[in-house]
Amino acid sequence: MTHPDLYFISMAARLLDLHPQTLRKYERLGLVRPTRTIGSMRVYTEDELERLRLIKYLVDEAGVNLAGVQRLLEIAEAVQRIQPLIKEGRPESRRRIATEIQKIAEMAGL
Amino acid sequence: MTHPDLYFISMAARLLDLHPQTLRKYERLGLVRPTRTIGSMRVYTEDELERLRLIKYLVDEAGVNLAGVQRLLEIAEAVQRIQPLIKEGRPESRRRIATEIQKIAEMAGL
DNA sequence: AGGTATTGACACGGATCGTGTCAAGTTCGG
DNA sequence: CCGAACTTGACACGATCCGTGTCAATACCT
Repeated sequence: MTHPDLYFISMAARLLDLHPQTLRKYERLGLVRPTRTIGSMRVYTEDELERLRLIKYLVDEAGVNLAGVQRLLEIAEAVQRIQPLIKEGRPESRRRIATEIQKIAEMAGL
Repeated sequence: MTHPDLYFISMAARLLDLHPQTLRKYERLGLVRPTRTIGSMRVYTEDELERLRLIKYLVDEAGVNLAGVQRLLEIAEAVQRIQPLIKEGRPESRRRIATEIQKIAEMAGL
């Protein structure tokens, strides 16, 4: 009841300090997939905002272009899926794997 | 005795179909680290050429800029270090980890 | 119905990157 | 030791990418 966690494009843009046109371009390139209202207005969830914050970091701070962001985002997702799986295996190799994954995570902006 | 596997910049550039200035810029950005002769001439090994082929793919085919290439290269190295370590753990989770790593490898251009 | 916000399309500047050019230094055979 | 061929680093010129701004048309809400 407090927070709907759903924002239209102007509110999302204000929260992220991004231009609405930038958000539209990111969607057109497949970087984010906001849902739509019946009248085809974009609706951003909190998860989308988090994804956009990562994109903003990679673009503004790291200087990566959108083609690179696309790949790094997919890598970031894979890392998130892997991390809970590294609970097995012999402790030594498990640790080394976790270390390398951590390195990948950092490069992907996580 | 057959192949020295060592090339000066013009030969490396010809083999890769890249401009010598491009190779110099890549080194200045830390993407490759050719060794030097006593007279400070760049010497490229076969490994460097392979690395440069990956860079060329990411830039020309994938459209990633150099900031992105830098990160993807580091990720690619981490993937190479991880892959031999996934021989342990329960088969099921091992397989899922291998699948995700494979996905990351593809995004990194491997 | 009217005023505000969103939609998509287009165009304008700044930054990035490959390429070309240049003078100065290095290499190596004669 | 001379000189031709190559490499060195620095600079500049286009092409492309990307954020931003503008526009008319549509959607939303009171």
